[in-house]
Amino acid sequence: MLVPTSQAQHVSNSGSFVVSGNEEKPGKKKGEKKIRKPRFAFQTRTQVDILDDGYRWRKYGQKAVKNNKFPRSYYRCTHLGCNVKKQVQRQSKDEGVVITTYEGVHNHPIQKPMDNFEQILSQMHMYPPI
DNA sequence: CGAGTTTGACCTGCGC
DNA sequence: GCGCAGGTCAAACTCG
Repeated sequence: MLVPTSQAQHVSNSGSFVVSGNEEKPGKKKGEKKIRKPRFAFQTRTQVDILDDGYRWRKYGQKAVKNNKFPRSYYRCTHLGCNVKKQVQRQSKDEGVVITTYEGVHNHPIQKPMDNFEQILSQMHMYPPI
């Protein structure tokens, strides 16, 4: 999906998207002067956890999390040079609610025409505490 | 044939 | 110093 700048704010029930500073890999070099990776999460109401937002994702891991019965899936953008990461976690309380956390920004256009993407975008709203 | 998914093992950081 | 937890990688397999 695109950067939640214009479109995300267009959502009516959207709260305020949170951009948390995120360091690179721990153990790597010290924090450089570069801008930290923007990290934002939003909650989506869907039955399927596979939210195709237009980008191509490659799953690279799956780990169980505490506080949640369901495992969390780790995805990564397959585009060359695009190091965007994404995590999908399901709510243990509500199976129909999934929390998707994006990390980084895409530097390439969407490879897929927005079918019902707007529909999904309308349903998604930012998730402050993360 | 290629891309993507799967699962287990491995690595690092942190707490005690 | 050791153990635990979270996160990531990599080989093999499956599907289109």
